[in-house]
Amino acid sequence: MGFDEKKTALIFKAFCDENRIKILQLLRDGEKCACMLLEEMNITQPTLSHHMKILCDSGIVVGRKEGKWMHYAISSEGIEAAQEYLISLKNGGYDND
Amino acid sequence: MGFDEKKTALIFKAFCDENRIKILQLLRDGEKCACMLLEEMNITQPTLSHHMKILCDSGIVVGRKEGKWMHYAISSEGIEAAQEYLISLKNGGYDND
DNA sequence: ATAATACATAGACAATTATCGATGTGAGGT
DNA sequence: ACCTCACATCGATAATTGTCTATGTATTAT
Repeated sequence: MGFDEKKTALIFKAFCDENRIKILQLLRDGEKCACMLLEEMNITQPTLSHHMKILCDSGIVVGRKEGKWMHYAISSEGIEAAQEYLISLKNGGYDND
Repeated sequence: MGFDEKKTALIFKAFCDENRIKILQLLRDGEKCACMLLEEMNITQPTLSHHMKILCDSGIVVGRKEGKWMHYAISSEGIEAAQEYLISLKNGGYDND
C-alpha cells in the first residue's frame, strides 16, 4: 500500500545534511575510499564515519570492504527508491504498476 | 555549476521527518487547508504550523491564503527540483542542459 | 465594537543529531 | 609478536530541531 513514513524519512535523511550532500557530490565521480573523502571534507574521521553510516542506512550509498579500506559508492537502487517516492507524490496517489 | 549544498539540504528537509511525510501523504489527495491537516495529525496547531513552514521553505509545498484559511498543496515544481538532483546523482555528474 | 475562528509567532523545554577526542578492531607490513 | 594504518565505536558535549503553552494577528460574523 505504498510507503511507510518512518522508512521514507530514513531514506531522505541522506540528503538533509550539508556535509552529506558534499559527500554525495564527491561520490558522483565514482567510488571512493573513506580516506579520500576525509581528505576533501573539513571534518574528523569519526564524524565522517558517522555520516557514512547514515548514508548507508538510507540505502543511498553502499560500502565495500577491501583490505583495510572501505570503498563507498552511490547506489542506483537507492536513488531509484527515492525517485519512486517523489513520483508517487507527483501522481497524487500510490502507483502500483 | 549545479547544486549548492545548503540549498539542496533545505529542499530535502521536507522529507526527513516522519510527521512531514505524513502531511505530504495527506496532500497527495490534493489541496487541503491547515485545519483539515490538523484534524488528521496527532500534533498541536503550532507544531503543524512549524512543519508547514519547513515544507514551504523547501519548495515542496505551496500555501495559498483564502480568507482566514490557508490552503496547502504539493508543488510539482518543487518535486521536480528534487527529482533533478536525484537524476544528477545517478548520472554521476552535473548535467548542465 | 466585540467575539470567534484560523493561523502564525515567541519563548521554553525535550529530543535528536552533529561533532569531537579517546579507544577499539582488524588487516597488513616488519 | 609488534607496529602501523584505515576505519568503527564509545562517551561527552554542542548545536539543531521538534514539541508544547501562551500570545499575537488577521479575517469574518454578530
